[in-house]
This record gives sequence, C-alpha cells and structure tokens, in this order.
Amino acid sequence: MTFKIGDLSKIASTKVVTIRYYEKLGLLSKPLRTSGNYRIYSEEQKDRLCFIRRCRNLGFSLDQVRELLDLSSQKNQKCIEIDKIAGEHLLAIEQKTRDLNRLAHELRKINLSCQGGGRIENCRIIEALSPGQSI
Amino acid sequence: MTFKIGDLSKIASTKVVTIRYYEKLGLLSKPLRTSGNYRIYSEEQKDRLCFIRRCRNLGFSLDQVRELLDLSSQKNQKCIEIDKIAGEHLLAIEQKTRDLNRLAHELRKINLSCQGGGRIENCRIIEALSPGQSI
DNA sequence: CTTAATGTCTATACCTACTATAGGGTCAAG
DNA sequence: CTTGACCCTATAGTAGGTATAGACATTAAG
Repeated sequence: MTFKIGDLSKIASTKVVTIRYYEKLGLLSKPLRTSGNYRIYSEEQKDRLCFIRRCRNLGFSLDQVRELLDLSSQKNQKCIEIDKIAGEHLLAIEQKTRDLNRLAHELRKINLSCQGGGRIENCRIIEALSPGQSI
Repeated sequence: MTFKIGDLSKIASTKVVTIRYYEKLGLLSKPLRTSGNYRIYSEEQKDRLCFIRRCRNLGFSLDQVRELLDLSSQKNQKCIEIDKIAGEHLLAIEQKTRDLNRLAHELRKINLSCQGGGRIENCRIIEALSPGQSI
C-alpha cells in the first residue's frame, strides 16, 4: 500500500505544503518518486507523519517532536527521557492555562464594566490596562 | 522626566530591539533624539509602551492593540467598539482554555501510564502518540 | 585624561510553523 | 484531445519578535 502526497494530506489532516515542509526539515525521510516525479509514501512514512501531527496537536514543538522520534527509535534505551519531555510539556500547558484563566477573568470584568452605552472617557478598559493599575 | 531606551526596556520589561520594532510598526511615535542620536522618551511615550505591553500580556494581537490605541485617542467614541474587541477576545481565550484543558488532561493520562522506569520499546507515551491509538 | 565597559545606533538576517503564489508538469476521465 | 484535478519546484510572506555585525556614544574607574 502506497500513498500520494494528497492521500497523506487527507489521512493526516495536513496541508500538502506542510508535508513537503516536514520533508525539507528532515522530519520525514525523502520518499520514492514515480516516473512522473510524484512522491510516493509507504505505510511507515504515513505512520510517521501521523505521529508528528498527533504530537503537534498535543502542543509539542517540532524540536520536541524530533526528540521524541529520535528517542522512539532507540528501543533499548530507558524511557525516562521521554517521560521528561512529556512532563515538562504538561507543566508548561498547566501554566498557560492558569494564565489564560486569569486573563479571561479580567476581560469578563472589563466587559461588565463597559456595557456599550457609555463613552470611552468613562470606559474602564483603557483604565484597566493603563500603567499603575494592578488588575 | 525623560528616558533612554534602556530605561524603558527595564520599566516595561521589553527588549530594546522590540521597542525599536514597535516604533517601526508605528505603534510608538518617533521619539526625540539626543545630540548623540540616542532616543529620548517622554512619560507619555513610556505610558504608551506600558499600555502596549500590558495588552500583549493579556493576549491582544498588535492589530488589536492598534485598534485600542486608536479608539482611546478618540474619547468621544462610544465604548461599544472597545467592548466588542474585548468580547471577541474573551471568546477566543475561553476556547483556548478549553483546548488546553483537554490537552493537559490527555497528557496527564499519558504521563501517569509511564513512570520512566521502563524501556522505550514498551513506553506507553510513544504508544499513546502512535497512530491508531485513541488515548 | 585615558581606557574599558556598557549602552546605543542602523541594518540585515534569522526564528517558528507554516501558508500563499507563480509558473509549470502529470494523469485520468469523458 | 482536452479539461480539470493533482503534483512539482521555488520563492516570498505571515506574526511578533530575536540575533548579529560593525560602528558610535557615554560613563565609571584608575
């Protein structure tokens, strides 16, 4: 079973240009070509792309994905490194979530204090974001 | 009271290059110069930079910041527009928070399944990230 | 006064993770 | 045999900066 780039595009929900971009970065190995110079991909390459996309959807950077791919090919090594990458990523996400929650809270306050009927001179949004305030 | 670019950099926790970048984008007006061609900033310009940074920290895009700055300079406008911008932003943030929460939840599950003691060939993280899995 | 360290200047290139576009070539169906 | 969908390469653009080079300005110490 082989695939053209458009097939992979659908399977992995990835733009065609993005697949070529991954190849250029070396995340995907160079595929075989047809006589007409079309890329043809193996199952394995398809799986690798899906892995990459799955990681990306989970918020891993391409560098992290690269590490995970490298690590996952060294099957005899301990998986503590992998655990570390995933753990750090989780911490970063949790931090980000906290920040966003704080931010949403502030915006909700702003929206409440500005019901659209007033003038800007009375609008607290500018005030709220001005220096010296601690929202 | 005037400031050199390095002062502003510290006050607003912004890299010097970034301040110049904002100037190039027209978000900050061109400051006066010393005889030695150093930029000198007024209080007002300092406040404007702080406002920009504050908005950025709250997740507004530079385009949105520009909008807010424009609006805030026309004090007679109704604040319905500001309300709209903030409201749109709030929605986006809430969506993002939901996404991140989902993501953190998945990662937590994955992390729990692998305590780093095993071998990569058996690593549940890699397993979970591989295609065909539904973690 | 000099010297060294630091700060600042302009200009350009680079970063991530793609996306868009131009100008072509390939292939299968009707 | 032509039409349309697909594919190719190459280049440039996006946001929001960051990094670097090479030169000039300022400041503190000796």
